[in-house]
Amino acid sequence: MNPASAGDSVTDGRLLKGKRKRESILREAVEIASQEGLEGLSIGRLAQEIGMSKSGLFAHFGSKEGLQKAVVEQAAEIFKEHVIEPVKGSQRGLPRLTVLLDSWVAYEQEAVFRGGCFFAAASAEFDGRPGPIRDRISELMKMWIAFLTSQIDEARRLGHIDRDCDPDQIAFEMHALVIEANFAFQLLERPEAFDRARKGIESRLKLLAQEP
Amino acid sequence: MNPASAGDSVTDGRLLKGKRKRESILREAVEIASQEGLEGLSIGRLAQEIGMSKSGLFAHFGSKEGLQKAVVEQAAEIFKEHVIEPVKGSQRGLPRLTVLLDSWVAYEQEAVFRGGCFFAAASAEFDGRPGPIRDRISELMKMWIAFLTSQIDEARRLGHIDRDCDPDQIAFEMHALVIEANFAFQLLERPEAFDRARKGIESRLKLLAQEP
DNA sequence: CGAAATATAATACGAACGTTCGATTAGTTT
DNA sequence: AAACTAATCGAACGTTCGTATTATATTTCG
Repeated sequence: MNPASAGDSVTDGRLLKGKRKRESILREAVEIASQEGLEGLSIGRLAQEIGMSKSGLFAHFGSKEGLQKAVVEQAAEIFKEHVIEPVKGSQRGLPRLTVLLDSWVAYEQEAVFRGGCFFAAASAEFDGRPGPIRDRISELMKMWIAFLTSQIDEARRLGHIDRDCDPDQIAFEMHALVIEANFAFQLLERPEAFDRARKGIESRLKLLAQEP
Repeated sequence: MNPASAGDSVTDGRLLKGKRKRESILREAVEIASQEGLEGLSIGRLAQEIGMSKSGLFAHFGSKEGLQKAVVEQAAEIFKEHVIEPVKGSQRGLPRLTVLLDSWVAYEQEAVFRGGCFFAAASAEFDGRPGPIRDRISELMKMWIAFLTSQIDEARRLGHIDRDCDPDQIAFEMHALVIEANFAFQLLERPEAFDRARKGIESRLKLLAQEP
């Protein structure tokens, strides 16, 4: 139609090539999974949602577990983009930790996915279902908590917060507050929960920052 | 067959009458649901597990939603038994609040259900699924948080903790810590999480208890 | 252009799902 | 003894599930 755009042809959705199509499938899949769960996400439903055949979609992933695995990786990628990327360039120690926590809470508040935090849902869903999916989710959560802990520890080593504090304990409490905000918002419909999480984080940090 | 046991007949499991049988069904159902979720709980699977026919079991609840509703109520009953009952007889204010929090963490730690805290799982599962089940879960969680808040407020009114504190904020943080412990234990397999939750609760209360 | 490779589709399968039905059994009431 | 109720059963319904096979487009590349 438009002669200016006649040159390239792969932009009109129907003609996306492999990798691109796969990503567009996964984008929708993560949305559904965040709402209905990774088990509740069915191949037929997903195919219908993105307007392609069940078998055609199936070929991309080989099995339901393959799809679930891909969805988990996709969600991890998006989480990284929204929460970890933003800390780049910020000063090490407390400043970077603050940016990290801010972007994390913002990520939950923006409700990047329809059904709220994907990993909060997936964690609860798979904590009682042995298998590779559970293992991967567990691994990713451990990695995230380890990263969070490392940032707290760096602030501690730099003397930005109490040198005698326990970074593991603080990470535990921070994670608790943010996940609780997601819960209170998604199930109880209390948007003020994010401010409660921020308040909890802030007062905890302030307490750790003051010289004794 | 055995003439000695001909007298009594209702004790041998197979002949439980109505209410009793219903409860024995629900006891197993809650176990499965805590592990596989309320949607993952299938009538066929449940029937097989307790050794009765699918249709016979179905008649008890009329629909899958009816079963789910009954399971939620049963879980609420068990939670009440383990967490709310124990505070009876304890002194109002901080002592009662402490007993409440202790029995709550203990309840999570004992892993009363196979799959960990039923309501943590159900909350995450249904927060994106509109309908009567979600509404009931939401209602129950609000009731529990309101009760928790009321106990904190009583301690505040009695001067056991800082009179200027915000009971809603404290309840938010307490709930966060306990649910986080359940998460860290169930998914990450970190049994020390319960001590982290206790430590967080304790230090929070200690801070509130000291006169400024 | 034509061959090879890739992506999508059509169709079918067995299993499991929630649900309905009619029949059978046991227990209680009249 | 007869009538009624409650509980359970097996069989089947239509639907959806994940998966496999086979075929048809479409894209890539020599």
